[in-house]
Amino acid sequence: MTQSNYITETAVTTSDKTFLCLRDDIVEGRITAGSKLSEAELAQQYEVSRAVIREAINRLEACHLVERKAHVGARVVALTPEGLLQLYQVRESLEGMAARLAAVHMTDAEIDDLKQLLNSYVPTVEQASTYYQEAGDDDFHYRIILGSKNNHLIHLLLNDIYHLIRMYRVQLGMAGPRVNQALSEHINIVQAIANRDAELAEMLMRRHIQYTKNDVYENEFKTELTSQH
Amino acid sequence: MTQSNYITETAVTTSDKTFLCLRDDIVEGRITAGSKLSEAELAQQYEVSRAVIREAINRLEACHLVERKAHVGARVVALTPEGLLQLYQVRESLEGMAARLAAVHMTDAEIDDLKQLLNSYVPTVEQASTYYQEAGDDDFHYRIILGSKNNHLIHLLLNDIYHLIRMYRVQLGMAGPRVNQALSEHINIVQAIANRDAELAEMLMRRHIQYTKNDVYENEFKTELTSQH
DNA sequence: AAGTGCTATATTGTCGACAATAGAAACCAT
DNA sequence: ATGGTTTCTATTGTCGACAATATAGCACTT
Repeated sequence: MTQSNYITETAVTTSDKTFLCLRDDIVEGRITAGSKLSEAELAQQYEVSRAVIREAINRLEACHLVERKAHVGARVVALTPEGLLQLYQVRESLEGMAARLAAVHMTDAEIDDLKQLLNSYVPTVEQASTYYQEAGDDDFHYRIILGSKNNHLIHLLLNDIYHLIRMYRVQLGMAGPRVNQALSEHINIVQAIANRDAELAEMLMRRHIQYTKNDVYENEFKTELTSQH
Repeated sequence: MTQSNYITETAVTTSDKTFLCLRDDIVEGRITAGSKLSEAELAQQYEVSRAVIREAINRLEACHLVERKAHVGARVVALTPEGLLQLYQVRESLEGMAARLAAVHMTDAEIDDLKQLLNSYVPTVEQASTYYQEAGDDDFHYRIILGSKNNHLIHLLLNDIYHLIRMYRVQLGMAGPRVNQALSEHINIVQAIANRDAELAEMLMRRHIQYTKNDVYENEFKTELTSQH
């Protein structure tokens, strides 16, 4: 249950496929974070021409997964505590706005659907906590984002930022113990949206993401951070 | 006094130059909004190979100025009231966060600099209203954005979103009569940052952008909007 | 005349070769 | 030995040609 359920990433050209392939390899860590991407090497590895690889790398750069320097080459971005913090700040800002707009623009049917989805998790959240942590959480956030009906917002979050977040999550193996908490926060957000309370929906979403961020940091970066500052 | 003062867009390769050229031509309207971009045509027009044009178009797509469809081609984005509204929503969200972070991360020296800059406009704002409307306003927002010290935020705003906003501004000739008002709002925002009041800084910035949006709409889209809704 | 299938063409996608550049290695001078 | 300079090499940037595809126009059928 990934993004492709919502954003139909139909790969028609070989550049498309190569891009998706490379992106997954980077996000999943099969290509090490911070490592250099050699065009020639990748070309024979993926069995395509260099032009295809270049096009794919360009798109990877557009979604902030690699960085290029002229005449030098492309490197996979490095994962740093600072970068993750900044990413969550952007996410808090954008998803907060998404929740605000969703409270205005989601249809009653869409809201009911989402309510039903969350309710279906309530009895099973203890057993299926891992599932809710990953797919269920994503599902919830996707629906809010799409519910904003704001194309710029949707594009920024689902294309430019989402995969970076996923990369952090996969490679740092972040799976916090706040599944129950998260679910109840989700329920409260949806309730605010159902009440058409845009202000509250934004506030709750921002807090929800702040909690997630804090949780991530306590689990993963406590030592690094305290030693740094 | 454009972006290039802050983000050093040093064009080393011909792709870079072509990209910057094309971008300006689109933003300034020399290439009509919504029109198709023929690779062959542009290639001989800019006197470069098609590969260079393709690379440039890819980058234009990354900053949301053109849209591509496989085997069909690229079109310059269309300017719509809805699109502008959505753009301002994203901007409000991100620049609000930028102001919040700037209140935490800007140095005292940077804040003093900014204060001084604004003060220098106070006596001349009536005569030089046009200047403040364009360059001065940009200058202010740039400094806040950079003051956030959040690379993701900076990149999103200054690379992905800014040029689209500029395109709307240039082609719709938006120049509201709220120069005095804007300047005093700017001063208040900087004061909140100087007081290290992140909460207030964000709130004031968001309101400031909301006012600007409303102003734009009253001046440009009043008839279109009222007829639509 | 309207709709359908086919063909032609123009456009984009892909490829391999060549040019230009940055970084490494070797060389020289002090 | 060290600093600077030069050469060399590996990598990226650019190019023109070819392949694949979508669209428009034509022919054909009903």
